[in-house]
Amino acid sequence: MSGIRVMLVDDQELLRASLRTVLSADERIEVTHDVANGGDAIEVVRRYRLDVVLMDIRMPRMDGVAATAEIVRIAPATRVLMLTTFDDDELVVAAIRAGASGYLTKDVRPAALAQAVCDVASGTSALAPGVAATVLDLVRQVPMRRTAALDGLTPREVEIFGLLARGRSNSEICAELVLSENTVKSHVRAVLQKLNLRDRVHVVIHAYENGLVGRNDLPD
Amino acid sequence: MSGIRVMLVDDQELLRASLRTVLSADERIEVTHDVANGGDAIEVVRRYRLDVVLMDIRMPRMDGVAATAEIVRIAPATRVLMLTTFDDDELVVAAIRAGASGYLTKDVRPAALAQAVCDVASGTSALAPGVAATVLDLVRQVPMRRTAALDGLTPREVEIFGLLARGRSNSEICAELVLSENTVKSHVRAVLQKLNLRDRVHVVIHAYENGLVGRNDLPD
DNA sequence: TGCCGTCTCACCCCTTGGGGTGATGTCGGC
DNA sequence: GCCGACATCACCCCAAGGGGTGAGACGGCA
Repeated sequence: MSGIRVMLVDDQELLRASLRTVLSADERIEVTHDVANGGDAIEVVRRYRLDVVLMDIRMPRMDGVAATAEIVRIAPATRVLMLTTFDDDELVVAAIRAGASGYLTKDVRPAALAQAVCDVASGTSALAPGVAATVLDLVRQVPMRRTAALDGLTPREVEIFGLLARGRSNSEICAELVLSENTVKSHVRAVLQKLNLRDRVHVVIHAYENGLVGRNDLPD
Repeated sequence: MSGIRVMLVDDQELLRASLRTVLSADERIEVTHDVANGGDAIEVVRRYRLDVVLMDIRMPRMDGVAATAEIVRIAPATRVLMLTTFDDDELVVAAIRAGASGYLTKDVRPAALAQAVCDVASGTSALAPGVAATVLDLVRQVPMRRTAALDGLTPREVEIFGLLARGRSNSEICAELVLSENTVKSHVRAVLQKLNLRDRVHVVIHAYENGLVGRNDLPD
């Protein structure tokens, strides 16, 4: 059989299991992998050809947006479809800017989910009700729309933001990302300026208040 | 048939659908209702006899803890089993104090979930791995244990903690509390030591992770 | 009475962090 | 080809923060 090859990425095993059931009921779809975090997802993408990655945004280890950016970089033919609890504007924009082909919320009907997987596999887009497909290109093309929470940050800065939000010090960041401390400080300064935050303490507050990190995104 | 009558309460339709599938596979269980929020759940409990309510904690309209309290009040025979993404201490305690008979996280295995439903229906308890059933009574009986997150702090230090969690600098704190900067630094140091936190950034993280401040406890 | 905990404050240290400026190299678009 | 965005790094400055020590005032309690 040559169905659409799909990988599930979600930290909830129960949800992965049920998604597998739901999607496997559609004979066009073949769920070939499921993993619990972004890091594992990237490993799979490196090794296997996939058509669609169904990805949660909120995950431990590596969040969905960063994972999406990495996946579209190393496997441009693979479509990433976000599936998440939140329809938060900033996350939608962040995910789409990272290269996601669609964005569904978890209250989607099972049948609609399967259809959406087929849609993105065929190169079209899938968005939760109300949002038009044209929005995708618009968001990608418009050079600078201020959508507040993370918008305006470069991918690297988003990465830095994530580490700041988890309480990392500059030296820890420069170790984790293999950068010089001066570089880290440059990025941190850019993040503070662009988000109009006073210091890294307020970065953490901003992150939690906007749901950009959640419980269980524990520092270690 | 006279299976265990179960209602599902979760705002994610997809999860409800899959839970229904998973649970219906067990012939001891009969899923008789599913609703999207606590308010609707209470309406159902008023009208029908139920054995087990499988309840998410995070929901719009009426949260799971409040709904649980109301359900055990109006239908003491009905067992409430929390099913949630978080295994956060405060939420566990809150749910159990509200009268929940069990607390599972969503990474539970499908088979274990079905078994847990049967367990609570028969009057026993179900807790996520590692937590003993005896904890339930203990938690309910102990009058008021400061849930460790702020344990050991003096009143003044708790006050300082609150300001730290909202992103205040030392100078702002000394202005707000009319103290010398040296005093503020002493208190801050005490807070960091007692909670075993590295710096004020981690104080903010600690506060959010333990639900000591929430959304909308905005800095200003 | 003396002891202890708490709150207050002072002085010292030095690392960390925020802010400014500027210089590379690379990449993609016009 | 040029230009802008991005990422990288280097220097500078200095305020803010974390850490140690010690000490005076006040209250409760044995």
